[in-house]
Amino acid sequence: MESNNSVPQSRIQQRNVNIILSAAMDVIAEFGFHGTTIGKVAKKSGISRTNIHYYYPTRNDLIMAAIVRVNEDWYDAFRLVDANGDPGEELMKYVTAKLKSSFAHPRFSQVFISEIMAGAPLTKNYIKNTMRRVFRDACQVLQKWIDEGKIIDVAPEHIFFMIWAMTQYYADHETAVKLLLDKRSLGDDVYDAALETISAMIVKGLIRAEH
Amino acid sequence: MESNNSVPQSRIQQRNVNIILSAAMDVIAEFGFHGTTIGKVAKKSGISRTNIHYYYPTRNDLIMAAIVRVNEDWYDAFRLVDANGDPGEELMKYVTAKLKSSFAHPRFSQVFISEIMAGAPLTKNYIKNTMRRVFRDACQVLQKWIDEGKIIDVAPEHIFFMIWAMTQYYADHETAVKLLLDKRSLGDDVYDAALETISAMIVKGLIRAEH
DNA sequence: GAGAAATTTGACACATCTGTCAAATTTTTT
DNA sequence: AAAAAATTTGACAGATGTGTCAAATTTCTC
Repeated sequence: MESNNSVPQSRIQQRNVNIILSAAMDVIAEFGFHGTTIGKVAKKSGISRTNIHYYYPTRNDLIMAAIVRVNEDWYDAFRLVDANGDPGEELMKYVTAKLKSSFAHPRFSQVFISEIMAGAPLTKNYIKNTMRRVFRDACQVLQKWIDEGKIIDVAPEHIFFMIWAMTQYYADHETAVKLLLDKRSLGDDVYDAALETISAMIVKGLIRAEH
Repeated sequence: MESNNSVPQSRIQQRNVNIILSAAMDVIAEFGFHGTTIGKVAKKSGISRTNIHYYYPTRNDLIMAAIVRVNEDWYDAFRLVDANGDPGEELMKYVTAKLKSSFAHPRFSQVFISEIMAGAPLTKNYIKNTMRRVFRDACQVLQKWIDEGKIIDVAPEHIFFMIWAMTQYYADHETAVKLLLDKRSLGDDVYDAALETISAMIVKGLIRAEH
């Protein structure tokens, strides 16, 4: 998946790749997969279009590199769930991390869904293989809790889907949320209300009371 | 918002507008707001590009018309919630309708989110005015239930957000869900598992037990 | 079925985007 | 500071997309 196989990068290369990818994520988040052009990334990053071609020969190379970054982030979040911890606490830890990320870095979620909605043309194989493996491992953890009677017996896959749905909603539907709540930006007050609603659904909805 | 002010349409006009808008929704759902071109709609609908211009002078006019259709559908769903009914039943009725729509007509949800993610360039005013008013009325219904102690006391706005998040997830993230579950299409089995998970969260998470 | 109105088409001008290339410039190495 | 390597630029060809227009065709009206 990664194109540069641990080739040591020069100072300039490192700096420019960072600038370019950050700009690319902004553009993808704003204009979507198909609306992203090298010209827009050039303008946003301050690096000339032809120079971007120097680092990323084709448009797809550029978009792919940006998406890889997002996927790595998504992937890392799974490590947060500890099978031996308390289900309620562990799930809330995970939900909180996801929700925080949605409010602080909505771009990540937006880039991810842009590619998914386009049919995952670039990362289909990565999702089918790498991601699915990690996903199944995480589902095993939930299944263990179900077997132990600690959480209710519903398909673990869908528990994750719903957690992602609820937490990523505020990033992906940022515009609609702002317009409906009549807010210029999504601040702490919105975050708090969101977390309260989600935690009620997760904790009261999924966790079995001890007895 | 609507461009044709109740002008009676000819037989051909009616037929072609339907064909064009249906194709446009397919294309927007697949390629997103910025990836939609009149050429693609022409190919999909079998109506020549220039002829589409005859019905919709500009690209924006066409996209706008498609989005208006989706918004009307979204708008209509609110009528399902009856303030005098039982909260658990009413919410499940609404959730079930939304989820069914997500599985049967994912395009609607996909077109909607495409425009939202692009920053709602075409429907910002419609959302700010018409939609917001309807949204607030619906929130009033939830607030009444909260005041009556029938559902838990969290911000009604976010309850709706979470319902939309959970039900629309299966349409908007269709590709990811399919890949992670290793399924060719989302059939009744997936629908059933999704509904079970969502209803657990809604009913057990939000509804107060009677006593 | 003739004339009027509505619909459909093909050719065109203009704009934007991609990717290539050789030349110019800057940075690093010796 | 000279030579080598890395980086940056501008000019270009080819592809795709938008919207306009007049002319051709089809459908409707009487």
